[in-house]
Amino acid sequence: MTKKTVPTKAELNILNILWKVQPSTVRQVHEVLSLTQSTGYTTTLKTMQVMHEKGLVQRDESSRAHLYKAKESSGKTQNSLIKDILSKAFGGSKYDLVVSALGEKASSDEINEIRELLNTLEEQNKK
Amino acid sequence: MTKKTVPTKAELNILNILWKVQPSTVRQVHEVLSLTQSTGYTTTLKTMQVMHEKGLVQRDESSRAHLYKAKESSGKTQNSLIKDILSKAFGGSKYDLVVSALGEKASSDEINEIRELLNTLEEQNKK
DNA sequence: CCTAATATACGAAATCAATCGTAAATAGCA
DNA sequence: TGCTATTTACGATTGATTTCGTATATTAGG
Repeated sequence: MTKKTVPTKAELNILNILWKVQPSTVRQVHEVLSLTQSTGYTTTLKTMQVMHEKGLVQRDESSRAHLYKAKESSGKTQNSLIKDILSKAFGGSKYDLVVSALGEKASSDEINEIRELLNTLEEQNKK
Repeated sequence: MTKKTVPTKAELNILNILWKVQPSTVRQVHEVLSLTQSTGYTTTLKTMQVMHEKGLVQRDESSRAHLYKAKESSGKTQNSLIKDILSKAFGGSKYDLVVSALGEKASSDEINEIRELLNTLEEQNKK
């Protein structure tokens, strides 16, 4: 039974970068982070080391600059986060959550995409 | 410009109770909390005091036992939380978020509810 | 081979979240 | 009035998160 480690805020920022370009060195990740943050290099390094200890990322230490990859896919992590927020803030109601997500500002395109999603889900239910 | 204070886990637990019965005393909140937690009374008190400092709740101090009310509605808080997670974990894609929320485990009832929601949203778009 | 640049490692400080203990105030009641 | 129960206030502690400084190692270039 693997312990579900929900990534923290800082960790999620790094994961978002890794999910786009993997594997990456600390330097590469830090470059991207620097675009929106002003934290130092060693901060990024330390955070990624902690993530490694927690098992959120895996790393290849064969080169001097270690190469990092996210352990879980973006999708799986998203599922954990949604599950967490669903129970803690929406009383488990997926409907309420979707209302909140779409409420008022969903475009027609988004609405149609989700209609198709519902059709697909329904098909799966039948099987 | 009000600073958006995202409630912490413990704070969210208390808000969930307040949203059901408002206003409430610390004692009342603690009673409910005790059903699922084993934390002490002063812990609940302290948390609610902090929430007051943060502006998450307002309180009426006219009686000895202060009366607390949530400052924001459940819906508004949910919106904040979703907005937060949407940008930080889903790259802003509402579709991805809904996929994650419904993925695989949505019942037919839930699916139909959301179909109606989509219809309603589309109607609103037309106006 | 030496130096400068760049990497990781280590640990400490600062902040935040959650918990609780104790003190002080207050209200109800014998 | 005075005791007891209940309440708020205050501050300390613990643990996790975030940040950074310094030390040490390694690689590339002259």
